[in-house]
Amino acid sequence: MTLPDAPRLPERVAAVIARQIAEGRYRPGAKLPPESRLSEVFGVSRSVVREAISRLKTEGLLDSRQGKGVMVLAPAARTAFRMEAVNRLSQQELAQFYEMRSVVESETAALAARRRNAADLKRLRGCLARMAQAVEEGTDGTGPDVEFHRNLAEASGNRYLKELMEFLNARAGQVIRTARDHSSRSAKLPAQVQREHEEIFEAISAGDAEAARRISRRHLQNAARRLGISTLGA
Amino acid sequence: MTLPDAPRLPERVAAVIARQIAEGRYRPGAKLPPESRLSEVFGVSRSVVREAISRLKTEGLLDSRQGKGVMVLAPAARTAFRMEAVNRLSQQELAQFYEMRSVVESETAALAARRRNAADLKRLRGCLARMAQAVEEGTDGTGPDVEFHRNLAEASGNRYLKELMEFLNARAGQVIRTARDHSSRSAKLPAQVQREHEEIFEAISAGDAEAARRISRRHLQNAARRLGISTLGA
DNA sequence: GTTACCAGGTTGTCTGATGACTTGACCCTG
DNA sequence: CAGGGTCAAGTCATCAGACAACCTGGTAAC
Repeated sequence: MTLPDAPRLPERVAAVIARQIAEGRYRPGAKLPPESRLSEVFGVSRSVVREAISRLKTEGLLDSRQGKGVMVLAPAARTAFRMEAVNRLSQQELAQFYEMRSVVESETAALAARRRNAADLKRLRGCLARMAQAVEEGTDGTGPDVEFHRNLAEASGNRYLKELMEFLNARAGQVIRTARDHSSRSAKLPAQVQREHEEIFEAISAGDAEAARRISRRHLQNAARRLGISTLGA
Repeated sequence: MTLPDAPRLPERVAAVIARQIAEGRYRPGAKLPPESRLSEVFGVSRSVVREAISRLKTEGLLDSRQGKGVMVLAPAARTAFRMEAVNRLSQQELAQFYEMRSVVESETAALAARRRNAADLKRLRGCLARMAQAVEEGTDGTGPDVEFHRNLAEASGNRYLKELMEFLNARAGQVIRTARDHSSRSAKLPAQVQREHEEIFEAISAGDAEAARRISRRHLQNAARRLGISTLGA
């Protein structure tokens, strides 16, 4: 993967408008200047302005009506919780990210312990077996690891927690890959990680929500430590 | 606010492409057909195709390079956790949403109890005073209520939890407003809600993370019940 | 085998046009 | 006077065409 190139005009114009909204220059309910005017102001073609506005419509920041204009929407219309690319995060931000991930995952694990059924357990066991094999063979255990966490979230019976967890874990995957690229570390699954997975599974299998929560949280804290991310105080 | 009009072409084309990606028709790393081809396939102008692609670039689903083409990105590049408009959620989905909100907010409250400083407490006290006034006068307490939760999240010292909580609370605000529009309920702040806010504040002020977590969770469960949303089993 | 050049293809941006929609002003009728 | 209809101006939505900038693969020359 090469270095990312500079943002193109629509992305840049969108960023400026978004900043102006955040700064209060355009308040919710306010109308943006017409596209033709913005085209003059930014010194770009109307197509670029339209693409920028289209981007911000995706975000839920703007809405437009033919013949009427482009309106700034209330914050409640924001359609997404966003995170910037993790390779730009400071150590402090990474620690906060891991803390959030730990919160979400451990509570999801607690719910999984309460709601798991036989099929859930079977799936989780299958992931454990594949991870155990990866440990033994010293091969890449990333696939079954991701699968384990996905099935755990599935067992929580809460679709939103599942989706949030998948989003956060995909972010974490980036952190891990970046860390690997900067060291000689391989994708090999450490035996210690596998042991932690097994403990989480035992707690879930036993229907012990409190243990699942505690062990899951420790697992995430250990994961952060393994990446050289210190935990937050108090 | 009138009924939302039908999605325009760029939004519709973007949705089709996103679905095709989700279905595996275009896998991560794969190249989409050229814009000119997509223009033919969808029977729309190239501008519409470009706007659709621009939308999906905002999502982190696609990336494009001049002269090279449009690539599908790996799920890890997704930049957002999204939720559809809450007024379209079933009762089951609302219950799951409130459960997620409860998880996030109660853990944030626990962290706030551990990390709050004098300035945090002062701000929270100010919100309580304004809410108490609203209760006494029977006026709209929504503003200070939202402000209370924002300051609580700020006290957690975790920027991501704060942002996630604000996103979820803005969603919840929609649920509440929708419920009000369908009943004769006013924006008046019930005394019971205020009491719960006060209890949360006491726990945070005392630095009692466990109490803050427990009371916060109960507060959110009560909030759901007040909206007629039943809690999830086990 | 390596390097340079070129043609073809693709995205990025611009320009101009037309259609669909909104709003406000003005006029007419009851 | 109030209400309804019409029209012009303004605005977004979409289309079409053109050119610039970039990428890739093939070929020719050394």
